[in-house]
Amino acid sequence: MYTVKEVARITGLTEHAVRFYTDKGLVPSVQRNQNNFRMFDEESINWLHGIKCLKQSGMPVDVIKTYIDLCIEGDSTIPQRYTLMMEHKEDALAKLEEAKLHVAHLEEKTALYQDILENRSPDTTNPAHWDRIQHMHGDVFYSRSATR
Amino acid sequence: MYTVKEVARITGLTEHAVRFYTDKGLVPSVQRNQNNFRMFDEESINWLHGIKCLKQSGMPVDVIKTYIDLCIEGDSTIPQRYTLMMEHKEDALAKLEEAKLHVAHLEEKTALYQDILENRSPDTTNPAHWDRIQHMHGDVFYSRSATR
DNA sequence: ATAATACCTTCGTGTTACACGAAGGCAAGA
DNA sequence: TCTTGCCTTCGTGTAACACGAAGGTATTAT
Repeated sequence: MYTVKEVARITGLTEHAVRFYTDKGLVPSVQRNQNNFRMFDEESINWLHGIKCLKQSGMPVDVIKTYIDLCIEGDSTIPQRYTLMMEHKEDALAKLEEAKLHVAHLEEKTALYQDILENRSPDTTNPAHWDRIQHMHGDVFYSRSATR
Repeated sequence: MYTVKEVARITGLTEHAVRFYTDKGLVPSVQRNQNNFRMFDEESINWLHGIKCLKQSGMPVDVIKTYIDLCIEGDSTIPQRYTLMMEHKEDALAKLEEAKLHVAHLEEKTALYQDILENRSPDTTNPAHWDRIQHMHGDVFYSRSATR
């Protein structure tokens, strides 16, 4: 039997997180002793490892809760778990695309700043640069600051 | 001069977001009329477009606030803005890597579920499958549900 | 004149996943 | 006995709004 501090060390979670997951009902096998202390056995630790693993895939806690409840129900829920996991994968892919867009945006912004700093600001009369200029017009923070 | 509703339509932001940004001080040129209504001019709308653009790069609001304050200070702050943008780009790249990891995790999980559903669960005695099995052992939610 | 409408305002709460500190209980060692 | 070290619950703060409540104001219709 382990205390909060011990499972925190074992699982690599913080004590706060361990209490949080416990109170959310994500750790089915956790119990209390006479002093109302949370007591964890090996099974609890397995669950916590699993929770950590799912968190690493970006799954929100309430979905993890749903997933765990399905696990407890038994093998009959495997198709539902698969569906849930596929849906979550779609979410993750959408976020990945978003992150790519963010980086692409920032590549352009930083490139424009480099041009200014090295006195190589793009030639607005040269059509070869128009797509960068289009971007500038959409980006108030570049054109305003550079022209004022 | 535009009302909240109008700029919301023009910028594509929600009315809530417009009020939120205004109250956070992100829109320097916004003013109030006799009825204490927020009144926006073309310049306000430009700022809001710029805010939207920065949001699309995933920049948090307090950083946008810092950035705008630097813009108002003038061209002398261009190097600081560049630094800020570069730091934000590093954040965005870190998040991109994280998103890739999430997707990779989920590719494996969903693949394992497909194996179960099609009665093709990996052969635990074949060393060729050991890296998948290692992953299974790390994933309580797979091994527990599949073995119980 | 009055009532309906269409705006606007400022609260205040809920969301996610904890972090952090406060105030207090319990058991063991110096 | 007092300190140490563990635990408990409770309450606040974070980010970026969403949403609703309660109320003010201006225009329009009857």
